[in-house]
Amino acid sequence: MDFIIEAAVKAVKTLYQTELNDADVNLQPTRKEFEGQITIVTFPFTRFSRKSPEQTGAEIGEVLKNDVKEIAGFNVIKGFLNISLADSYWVDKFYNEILPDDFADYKPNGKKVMVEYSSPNTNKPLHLGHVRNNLLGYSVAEILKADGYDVIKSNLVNDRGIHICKSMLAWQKFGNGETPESTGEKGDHLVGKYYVLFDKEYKKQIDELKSFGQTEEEAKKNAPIIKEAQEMLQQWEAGNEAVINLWKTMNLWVYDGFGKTYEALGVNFDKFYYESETYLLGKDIVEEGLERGVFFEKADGSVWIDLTADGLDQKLVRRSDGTSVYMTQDLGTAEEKYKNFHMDESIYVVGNEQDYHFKVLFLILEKLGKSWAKGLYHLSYGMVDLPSGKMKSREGTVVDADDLIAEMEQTAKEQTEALGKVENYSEAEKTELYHTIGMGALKYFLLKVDPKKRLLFDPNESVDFQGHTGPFIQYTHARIRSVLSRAEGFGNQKISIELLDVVERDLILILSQFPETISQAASSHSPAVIANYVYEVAKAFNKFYHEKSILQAEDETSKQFRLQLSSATARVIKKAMRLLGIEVPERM
RNA sequence: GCACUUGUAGCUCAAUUGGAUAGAGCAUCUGACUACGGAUCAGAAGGUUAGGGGUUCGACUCCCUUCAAGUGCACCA
Repeated sequence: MDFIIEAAVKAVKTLYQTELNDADVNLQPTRKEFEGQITIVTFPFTRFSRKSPEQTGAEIGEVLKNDVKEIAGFNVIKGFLNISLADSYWVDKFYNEILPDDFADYKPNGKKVMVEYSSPNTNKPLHLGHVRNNLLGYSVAEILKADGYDVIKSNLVNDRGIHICKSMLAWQKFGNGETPESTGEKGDHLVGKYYVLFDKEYKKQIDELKSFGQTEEEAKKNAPIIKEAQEMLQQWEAGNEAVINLWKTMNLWVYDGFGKTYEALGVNFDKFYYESETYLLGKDIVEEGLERGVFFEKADGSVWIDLTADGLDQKLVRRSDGTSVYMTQDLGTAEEKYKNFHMDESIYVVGNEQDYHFKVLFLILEKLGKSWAKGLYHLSYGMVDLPSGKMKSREGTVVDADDLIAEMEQTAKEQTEALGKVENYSEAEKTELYHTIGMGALKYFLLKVDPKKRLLFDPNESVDFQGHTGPFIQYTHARIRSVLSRAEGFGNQKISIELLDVVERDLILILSQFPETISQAASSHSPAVIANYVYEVAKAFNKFYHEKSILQAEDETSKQFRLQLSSATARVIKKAMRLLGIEVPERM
């Protein structure tokens, strides 16, 4: 639409002798109830024209109509200049841009971006909160890729610390040598079971100590089992062979389990970082900060940064005993990542409870003069709530990721069978289809919502398959493919079409917005933009489909054109859904 | 207490980043091809955009304030 902006700038110049920037021209799609496809808001121009918005709009419209051959007409309503582009413009656009295979393919922009997501703890299985994180991270990575970035997906695994020792210790005490092989249990679930067991025992001991007169605080510190866990952590840090071996074994169980969940979710990673390898990083940065005077040392030897001038607090970066804290690690890891990949941007997909942490982290790196600090971005998302309240993995009130996936597949199966659509499917095809539909429903449900908003998930009200849902869009695709497969053969060759029906033009119009939608989703880091867009595409197609016959079109020309239009629509749907990590079936 | 985030139809979400009469889906009610696939389409009803003030041609959007919900304010990660 650049040519309209250009023409508008020119028109204002000739009419009112005022030089505008392209950005001063406010273009927006015309509302459905009015004639036209593109609208210019004329209010900003009235101070140059010194005329009413209506008059200004009419004058500019007149000039545009004469100057730009694609403009077929215009009308002005309350200061909004609605422009109608000629059908020939839309037909050309369709054949020149939308129908070719490379539609919405961005050229590489030469920039590199890292998307870090998932970041699980190795002491328990993944739950619904992780699912949101994984789907978001994967989708944002795909969107950036589509926008022309070179993308590195990374996963920083939290594989060390006291919480890991808890499951290890509980397994040692109560496990009787159980393994995933001996129990048939998924590795991450087995380990998670012992994490819960630890907590149970810990609580028991606390209650016991309290009954002997200790305060809650004392009891929490003095419970034998927590002391043992702390000892185990020290042994781990000292490199005690037995502890390390146990740690390695149990982590392998967990990774095996995670691998299966990741596969079911359809997410993947290019680079794994492990906290056991990065937790000592950042010490150099502390020294560097001290030298540069960015950090300061207190009398007890602890090192801090003072961010009060920026409206934040003082933040500790090294303990008085010389050891690192979480922030130190993250400073070091950020630098390590940059050294590894020299990316222009780095996105952290982490829940919004860490907003403050990342604000501080980025600010410190900026103050340290890291050139790459301005490319850091915290993609913060709201937590997933259950009707009963917050999920607590220690208390077992979680929606487990694997259970959820299985339930979605089951629901997809029931729905599909009830509709009687799979008579001639093989078992393998059925399994695949149910997975595709179930995951489509789940992913769409989670991704259509703006990431920063909290999400309420009611497990009893299973995810819908009708209306604004993944399966609705999948169904639209399958139906198009079905029609196309009945058609005898048609190509991409241009057919001369003079007039478009409204539903056809509306469909072309919305398809044409795909590239800019990708850019918008990329710059706002929001899969929801894509999700809402592809829904509009599906709706526009369904409307077209109901009003116009494709295979029984009035004449051969219309038939060919509609087949091409349907084919282009199917490709946009497929591509857009792919950006959300959702597959679309050929039939369902 | 301080800071950050959120608040839109009964429910779940939109609103082109300051633009027109705030739009969809679910649920409710009414309709629609001899099925190019009805997981569809058309329509009805449903709103003081949490409340109040301000800024301007124009506010769900920006500012102030009150209220509600959530999160964060460790020499934990």
